[in-house]
Amino acid sequence: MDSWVKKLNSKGIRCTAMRLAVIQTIRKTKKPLSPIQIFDLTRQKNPKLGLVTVYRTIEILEREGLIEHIHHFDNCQTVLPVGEGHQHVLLCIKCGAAVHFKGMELKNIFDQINKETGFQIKEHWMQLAGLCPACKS
Amino acid sequence: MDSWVKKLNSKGIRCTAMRLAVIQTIRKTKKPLSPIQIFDLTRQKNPKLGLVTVYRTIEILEREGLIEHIHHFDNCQTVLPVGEGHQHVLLCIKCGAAVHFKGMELKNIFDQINKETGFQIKEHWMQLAGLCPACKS
DNA sequence: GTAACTGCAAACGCTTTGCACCAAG
DNA sequence: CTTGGTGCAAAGCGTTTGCAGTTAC
Repeated sequence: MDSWVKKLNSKGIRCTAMRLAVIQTIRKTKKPLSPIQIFDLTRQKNPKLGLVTVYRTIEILEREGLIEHIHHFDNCQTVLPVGEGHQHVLLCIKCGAAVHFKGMELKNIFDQINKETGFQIKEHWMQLAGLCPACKS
Repeated sequence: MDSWVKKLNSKGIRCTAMRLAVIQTIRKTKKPLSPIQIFDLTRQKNPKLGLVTVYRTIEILEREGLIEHIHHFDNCQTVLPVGEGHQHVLLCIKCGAAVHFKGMELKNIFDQINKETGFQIKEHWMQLAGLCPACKS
């Protein structure tokens, strides 16, 4: 939590009680959350929170590279804290849990694609879904 | 084009002039299109087309597996005809062109992830972006 | 002739903006 | 005390729905 506050403060962004509550909801929940989910969860302890503050906090956190949007078929508005370094996201299709895993070696694949299609790959985005260890059994 | 009409007719879905015009726009344009882009492009030749028809046609085509949504950062509403079999999408970050390429062998990677994380991968979704051969030079 | 399709207008839900008040540094 | 943050209400925007008229098969 400290590192987030420090980073935000260094940009002149203040960490108010409401903003901290929103951040805590995002960080402690282990699955991607939509704005309205963050709103409902945070309001359980902070009934005065407004939905607008959630939107504005999401905007700031994403701009500062602390959270990222997760895209899953028709559901593209949920956010998740980013992983350390470049990582890919792994979602459980049963319980919704999300974990990051270290980016595998994809460079060979990109070289192969370059040979086949002539495309020079600049960005890649991979997301996997399946059953987490708990839901598998 | 015939195969699309045949598939739709077999489901009791009619191919009207407006619907065919929308389908043609989607098929002949080589990049992902948003509903409003499809609307504008199709209306150049069919000024009576309504935006609602575009939305309803997109819904049908996606349900029948003929088109798919492309997700690209904040831009998740564009559609593209699907590739043959399981393919991944390659987008040009300069001209917007989209091409499909045959899914590479990812099974080894998934086995490795399973060992590391305990996740059993059921779905994967990968999208790449870069410079197409024309835009590279 | 029946069932599907059409465009229009209205409704809907999510997101953003304007504003007066408040609070962090 | 200055600047950024807050909630509320309203506006904005993309998408969906209701409906009466139309068209494919």
